[in-house]
Amino acid sequence: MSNPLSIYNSLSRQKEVFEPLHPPFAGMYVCGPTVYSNAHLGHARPAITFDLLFRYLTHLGYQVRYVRNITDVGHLENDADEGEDKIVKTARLQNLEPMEVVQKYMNTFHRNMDQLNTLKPSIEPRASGHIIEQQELVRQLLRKGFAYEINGSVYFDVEKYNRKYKYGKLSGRILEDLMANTRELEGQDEKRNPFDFALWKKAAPGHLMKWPSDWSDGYPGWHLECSAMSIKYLGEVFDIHGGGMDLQFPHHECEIAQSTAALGKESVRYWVHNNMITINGQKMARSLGNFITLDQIFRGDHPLLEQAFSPMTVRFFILQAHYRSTLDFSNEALIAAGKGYQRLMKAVETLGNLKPSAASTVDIEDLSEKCALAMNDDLNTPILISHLFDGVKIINSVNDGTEKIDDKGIEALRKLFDDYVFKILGLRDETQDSKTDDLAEELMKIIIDLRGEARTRKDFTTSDRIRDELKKAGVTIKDTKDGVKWERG
RNA sequence: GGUCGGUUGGCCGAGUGGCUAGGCAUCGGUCUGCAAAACCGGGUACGGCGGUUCGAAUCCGCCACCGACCUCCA
Repeated sequence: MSNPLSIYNSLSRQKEVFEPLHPPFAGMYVCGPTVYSNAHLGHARPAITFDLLFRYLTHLGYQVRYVRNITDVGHLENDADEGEDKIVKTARLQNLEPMEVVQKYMNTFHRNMDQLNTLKPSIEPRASGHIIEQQELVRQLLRKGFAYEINGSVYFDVEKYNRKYKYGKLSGRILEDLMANTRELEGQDEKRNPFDFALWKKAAPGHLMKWPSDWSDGYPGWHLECSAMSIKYLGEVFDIHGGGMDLQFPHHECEIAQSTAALGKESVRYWVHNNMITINGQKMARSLGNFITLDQIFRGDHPLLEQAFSPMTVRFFILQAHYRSTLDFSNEALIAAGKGYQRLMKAVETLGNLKPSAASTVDIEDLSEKCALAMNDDLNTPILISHLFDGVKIINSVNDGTEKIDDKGIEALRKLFDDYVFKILGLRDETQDSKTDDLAEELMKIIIDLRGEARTRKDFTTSDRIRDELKKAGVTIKDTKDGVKWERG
């Protein structure tokens, strides 16, 4: 690794060289979804961003343990006692068991993630399966005096924590400012301070998801599962914690407070946050109601969609922006991404058939170095992709005969594309999916032969009619110097 | 109101002091019976106003606009 990977650490607000605690191992924890409704485009961003990081760390030779949780306990609807657990709420609305809701949307999430070609995490722990660990963490915090129990609920004492450690370091918040700005909530007198947060909540009568504990029949607080499960599977101190920028405060800030208070030390070494996908300049979120689910995108089944977009188009679209920038959704942008992706895939196909020359006029080694530099610079995939398109130009030029490449060059170029396009960017050639149809192949051969005969007769009326009709049916004919080719679309 | 980030060509989106980002769209050319694809070439840009500098999209200041977080959120 001549030039090391640098990654932006939200904690220090700068790029830092990535050096894992225990090389060659690297640990990464990423906040997964709360499964109470269908995954939308916004969920694709962290999934793909951290899939990219997972893939790249693996490519660099690290043995990565990638933990991504499933939140299946639900959070309160709002910061009031009468707030309702979102999973419970959905369960009641759909007349389902809470765990039925969880299962249903978890299944959809997994299917969508497979469609987007994200690798499965090494461990995918569920909050409901780690109630004991969470309770143990609560006890630890009580023992150390950073938590207090009242009416069967346990809260984290932020003010006390702030006196010993500094609360707000990740999000740049200052406790005094928070105190000044937090509005008073009626009937919220359980907490000593409004910014204290629940570690354990006593369940209201009739509440469906609850577990026995030292304090009450209840359920764990909003931020506890990530602390408990990351410590369990990655250790008290681990390398990377990822998630969406919107989780920075309060979720990750509270995680830091809990873990630090319980362990007496910082747990996370690199905090990595992806930015949001916006729509008309505004964050796409379930709570804002401006979201498009992944299934809707794949099917083209949403009023804002002019057409369907394939999973790889979505993946490419996301990778064409840097993960820390906002990315604005529009049909135009998706269409452009889809075409760019197609062009990349066609070049990969061409690369497979390239003929070597004795000498080479192109420099693959230089290209390869540029690609590595781009990735090492905080996973700069837009730059990487721009270099890959330089590769596309090389491939097509060699194919056209305007450039030449030798055996070694072809081998290097194939390795480069295999590594970066497929292994690291995690793209899949879905243009091949439709070409495995034997019957279509046979039929097309017959049609192309007939059209060829017409062309030999110079009967262009007939040959053009065949081409036009096929175009209408979604098949494009191309008369190349290597013979007639066809493709869908 | 507080904290943080952004404003780049027709669209998306990189870049951080001088050196073509890239994709899509568009225009011209080559190739082709014509297309398509590919290749070659062209045009269009850095929110506004000042300042620093030999030189700024890039640094500094002010202003305008947009957004994120401050309540669950990827």
